[in-house]
Amino acid sequence: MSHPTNPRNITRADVARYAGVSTAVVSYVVNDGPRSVAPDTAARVREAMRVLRYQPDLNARALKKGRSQTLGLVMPDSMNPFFTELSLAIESSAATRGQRMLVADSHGDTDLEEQLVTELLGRRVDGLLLVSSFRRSTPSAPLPVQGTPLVLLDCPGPVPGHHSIGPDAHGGAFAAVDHLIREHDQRRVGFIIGEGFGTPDPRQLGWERCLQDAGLRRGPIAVAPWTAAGGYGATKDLLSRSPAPDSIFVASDAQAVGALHALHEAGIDVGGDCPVVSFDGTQHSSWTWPPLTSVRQPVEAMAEKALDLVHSPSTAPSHHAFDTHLIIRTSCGCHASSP
Amino acid sequence: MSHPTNPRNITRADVARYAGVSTAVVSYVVNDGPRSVAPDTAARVREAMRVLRYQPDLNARALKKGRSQTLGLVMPDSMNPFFTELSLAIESSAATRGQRMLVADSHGDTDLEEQLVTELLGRRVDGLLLVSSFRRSTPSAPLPVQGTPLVLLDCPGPVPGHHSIGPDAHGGAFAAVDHLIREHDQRRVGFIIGEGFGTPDPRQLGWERCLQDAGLRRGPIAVAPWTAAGGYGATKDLLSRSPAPDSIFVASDAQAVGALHALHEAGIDVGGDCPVVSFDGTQHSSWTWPPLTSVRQPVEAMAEKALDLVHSPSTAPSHHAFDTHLIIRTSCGCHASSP
DNA sequence: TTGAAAGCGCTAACAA
DNA sequence: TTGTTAGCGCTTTCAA
Repeated sequence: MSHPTNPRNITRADVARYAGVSTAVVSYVVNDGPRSVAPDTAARVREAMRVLRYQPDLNARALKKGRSQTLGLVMPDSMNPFFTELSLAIESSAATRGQRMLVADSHGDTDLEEQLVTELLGRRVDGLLLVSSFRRSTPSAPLPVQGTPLVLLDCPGPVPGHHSIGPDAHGGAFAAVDHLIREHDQRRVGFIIGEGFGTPDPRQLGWERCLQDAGLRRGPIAVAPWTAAGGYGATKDLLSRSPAPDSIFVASDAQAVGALHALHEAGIDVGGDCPVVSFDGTQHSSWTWPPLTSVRQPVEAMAEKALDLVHSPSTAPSHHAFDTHLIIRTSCGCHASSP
Repeated sequence: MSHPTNPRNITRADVARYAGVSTAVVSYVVNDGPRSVAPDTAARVREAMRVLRYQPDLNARALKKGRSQTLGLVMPDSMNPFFTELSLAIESSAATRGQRMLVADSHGDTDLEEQLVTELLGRRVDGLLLVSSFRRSTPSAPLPVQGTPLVLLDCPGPVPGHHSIGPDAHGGAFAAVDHLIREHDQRRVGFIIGEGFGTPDPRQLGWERCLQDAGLRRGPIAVAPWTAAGGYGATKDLLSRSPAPDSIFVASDAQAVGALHALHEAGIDVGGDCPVVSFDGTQHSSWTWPPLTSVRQPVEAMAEKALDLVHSPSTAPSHHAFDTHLIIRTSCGCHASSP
């Protein structure tokens, strides 16, 4: 009645022996196929598994079948609310398909990113999702992908040779600025942006274009890291220009949080004196004060599409731009209701 | 000069053949041991690896060696800023030790959590880190851990049979409330808390104890989910009591974000009319408006300790309570400087 | 210094 | 319906 308590794991051989069957039969009942098993034999096997606390080794199975039911995800900053949300959406979609996520943060370090990708490939993930710190913009040396599906996330546009996904950043930015101009009569819309999402960033193009279409001059622009601290510094910078902007379009929620901070600190009434609109539309943006009017990226749909691409054998490389949606809250000066 | 372009992966056998050596030698150069290889032989092998773009299969290696260089992490809500931060800290510590993270979100679902743990164990992770939705408080059936090191994270206290880590929540809460009473003369400190971290939650005990020591009556208390929405609702609830609290201690940053929102909406000056102190002290808490005075949990140290425990073979189950640190910002009414 | 070969735990083709 | 067995790609002992 005693069963092994030593460190060695219970294998299907132990179960087979205990149940008095062959290892093949054990496999058949564990996987419910591909051969059928007599009901009472199956019962004996199941009993043996229970008694021995048998836990199939999923890695061994993966080695045999050539699929690991694992996806790799590499991103540059998992603390950025947009990436946090994207990451969760991907994990959920993956779970739906019975896959788990191996995650790694490259901290925006190009070499580390390269290493991480290589390692994950070595771990034989079934697919690799990458928010690259550089490949999104620069068509560079081909990735060392040896038949492992790869999808580039958060891309401004097509990347030769790879599947990619991204928001219609130009359109989203245009809509944001348009709202500021049309609904709130802003004439001097400032812009805060980070680096790495295309050069120039399509959001910058959207902002410029909208201003131009309205016959307005380009407002002041500040470039800073994609963080709250970055947005904070950029806003103080903008505020010190003369003339200062009368409103600000911030290219990410992460930065917008810092922008709001700087504005409050300067005693400026965000909705009234200096309307702000951000880009991303994460959950987060609804809880700032005031709640951010923001251009929402359809995170769930993007995640779903990314996994579809990973699973579709070998369609030709394609880029998928997702429509964004302007969520009106109060930071722009509109009077929305509470959450 | 042409090399296989078919879907099959290049294996060490291909490399061995190409370099005209045995597979053992390939292994020796890949792992730089355990036998030494003649310099020029090694060079030939390396050349072969380069030409064939050889990528060792890390899973096969894991199967053979019995260690996967992978850690599993299961938590109930990866969007909660505290868990996001903890997760990143763990990933960093793991990276330091050459391990990657397999992550999964249980969404606070007990059954799913159980499943996830089992699956990760089946994947033969070298260690499992678990923020349990229930096991933290309830000593329940032993986990199906078959020799895989397990560490319970974010625990209020010892859990029989398991390693665990957590903040000194009682002490932290006491310090927070004490600050409100001593430095800001609050007499009726309200409390917002969630469920699942011990019953009663040590933070509640710390709050009660501090009030009692000061000869004050217990303020109003509201229980809500560990989310911004939860904190928002709880605050509105508290505000509707009569008499309403004159200040609030919120048991998590996540909820505090919502609390601030409700307070602003009600037109209450947070620093002045209704001081607020939160628990967690995430990065996040420094970017709210006003910046939250908060009890910081030493996330990095906790992550480091968790990994130490995973790596120390089989020390007796122990609980590690970490000291917290009250970060004074402005939500309590103090006048701190900018970030 | 190198090679042959056993075996990690599993699946599935093939045989019985 | 069940059993035997050949690998999946790798490491490492043992022998040469």
